[in-house]
Amino acid sequence: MKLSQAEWQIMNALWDEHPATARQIAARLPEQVNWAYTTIKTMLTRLVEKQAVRERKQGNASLYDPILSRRQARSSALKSLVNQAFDGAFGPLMHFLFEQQDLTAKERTQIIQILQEHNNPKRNR
Amino acid sequence: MKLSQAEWQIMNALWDEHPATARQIAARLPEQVNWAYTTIKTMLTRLVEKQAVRERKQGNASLYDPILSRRQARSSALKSLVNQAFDGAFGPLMHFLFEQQDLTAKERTQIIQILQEHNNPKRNR
DNA sequence: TACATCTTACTACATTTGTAGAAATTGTCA
DNA sequence: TGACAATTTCTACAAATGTAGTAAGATGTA
Repeated sequence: MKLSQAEWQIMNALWDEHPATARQIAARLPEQVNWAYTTIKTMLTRLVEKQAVRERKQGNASLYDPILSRRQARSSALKSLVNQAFDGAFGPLMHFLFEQQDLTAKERTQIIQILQEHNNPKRNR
Repeated sequence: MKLSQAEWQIMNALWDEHPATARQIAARLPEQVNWAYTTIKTMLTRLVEKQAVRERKQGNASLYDPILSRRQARSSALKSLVNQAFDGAFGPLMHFLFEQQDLTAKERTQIIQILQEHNNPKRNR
């Protein structure tokens, strides 16, 4: 399942807490995203058509739940990036991450830290 | 600079070796990509307009060179993925990479290996 | 009950993307 | 020099995407 940028915004809001009404989703979008309410509804309708989201009527209004999980969406976005831009393998992606000159120090630290977390168990066992 | 999927195909072929003619690029595209020659030309024209590629006439034909570097393109694609899908931080991306259940053993090994490469210098110094 | 609201359902429209054909131009070889 | 072949230029067009307006139905409320 491929989500567009705008769809990611909606899904991110929905994953954070659901079910949610369109109104609630609107409230959770990042500041910069200043969509008309009907824009959000349009996106939701399209997501329902794509079966990324389930809609159920609650009185006159609708409640939405994700069908597509964040994990699934992340996984396919990542795979598609890797295929498109990193020769289809995670290796080149990892290399790239490490060679990145324009990572901030903070990002760098973050990464190293995670690596250690995930690396240490191996050595400690 | 944001490249579309099709544009990545062209750019990948061009980065591999340049300058290149449209014909050469065509020859380097992956098997599955079976575009008409004019499709490739259209993409190239658009990439020139976007200033991702430079075109120079060599007799009747054109030679193309990338202006946008692979590194730059990768960097912005990665950043945009991270923003869109990983809360804007590399940390969550790294975590995700490690928790991924559906990585193949090979991919897993690849990653660990890279990590070690980049981790060891720190300890060995 | 009659209005002010909210929500949905439909429609709209510009831009970007994927894909390519047709026509014009240029180079080439017999 | 004429016929072909290769290349470029233009034009086209459908699908996807971003963004939103309008009409009509449901609801709360004075």
